[in-house]
Amino acid sequence: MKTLVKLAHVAPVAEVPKPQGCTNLKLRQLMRRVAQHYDAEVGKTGLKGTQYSLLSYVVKLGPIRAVDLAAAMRVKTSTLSRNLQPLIAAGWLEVNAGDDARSRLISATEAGQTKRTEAQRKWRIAQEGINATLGAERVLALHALIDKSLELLSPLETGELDE
Amino acid sequence: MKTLVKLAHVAPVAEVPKPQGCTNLKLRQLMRRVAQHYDAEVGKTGLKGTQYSLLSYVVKLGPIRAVDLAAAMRVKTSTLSRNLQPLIAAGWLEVNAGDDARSRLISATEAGQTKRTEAQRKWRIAQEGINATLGAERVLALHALIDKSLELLSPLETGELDE
DNA sequence: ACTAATAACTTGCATATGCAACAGATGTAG
DNA sequence: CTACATCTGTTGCATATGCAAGTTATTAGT
Repeated sequence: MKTLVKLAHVAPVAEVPKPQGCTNLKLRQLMRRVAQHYDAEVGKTGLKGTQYSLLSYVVKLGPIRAVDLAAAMRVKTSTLSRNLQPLIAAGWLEVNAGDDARSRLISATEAGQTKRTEAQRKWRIAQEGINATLGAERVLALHALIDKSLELLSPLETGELDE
Repeated sequence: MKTLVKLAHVAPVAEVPKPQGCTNLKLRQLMRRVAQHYDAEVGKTGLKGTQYSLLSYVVKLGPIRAVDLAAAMRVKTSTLSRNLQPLIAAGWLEVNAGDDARSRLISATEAGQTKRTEAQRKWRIAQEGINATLGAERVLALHALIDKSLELLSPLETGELDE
């Protein structure tokens, strides 16, 4: 326990120093480094880390429309549209007609589910490597901060329509 | 305050639950969302958030070799090589001969420094938006976690660059 | 029914990113 | 001095990502 008493009678309000540095830059740097770490393991199965995530989402969310999958993954549909291609070409994902003639349902093939299980083992190794290097507590704190930040940022930007 | 007493006499060692979810995925999701936020502001100046970071690094680190710049920014030289092109084409950066005939020195032009100052104002607006939305304390905690994680994942002694 | 607005994708364009391979310059062992 | 290793940077290939515009299908409005 540290004494965090800050002369309350002088400065009654907790003064939080302004954050230094660029959140965008820091996030990108860590993301790149972490992505490399995961790719080193998951890549052994022929999947990039991002492809593993996509495959996992499809396996879990079953036959799902692109719009809904994109929303769940927090990517634009244009991005998803293209990211699906390599996995479809590899025979891990397939797209079938849905109720609506304009939408299609994305699902994992038999081979896709097998591949996902295989890649998941590598993913776990990578994740445990992160846990070990950073420490489980730190990883937990990071996850919590990220989740909370995503939650707070989601509705953002819905105010300014145009100028 | 919540009571976190965990029957110390029964479990003397603090048991940290294993992190759930994929750190890689979470980081990418937040990074994308945050990047959009910054791009919305910084983009008004004709610079992408990533380009603003690159321009800032060059302005601060003065004439610098690609290898050293890439190390400072934590990107591969192949990535840097290409990311420089748009900024050079725009006349914001320039590359001159260095001592060694195989390496060149990257520096910001007059226009580049002006543009950087202009973009910095937009950057600040974006950063303050993040601080306001997430809360300064949360941003500070996030920055600290990211910095520590980067340090643990890849020790780098090269000078840090804030802003 | 006909037209306008929506919804669900896809595509063109541009940037970001990394791995491998390659090219040119320097350094080093013999 | 020559052959090989090393350093510095670029290029080919592939994926990731978003915005804006385009396409086709469905729904709402009159």
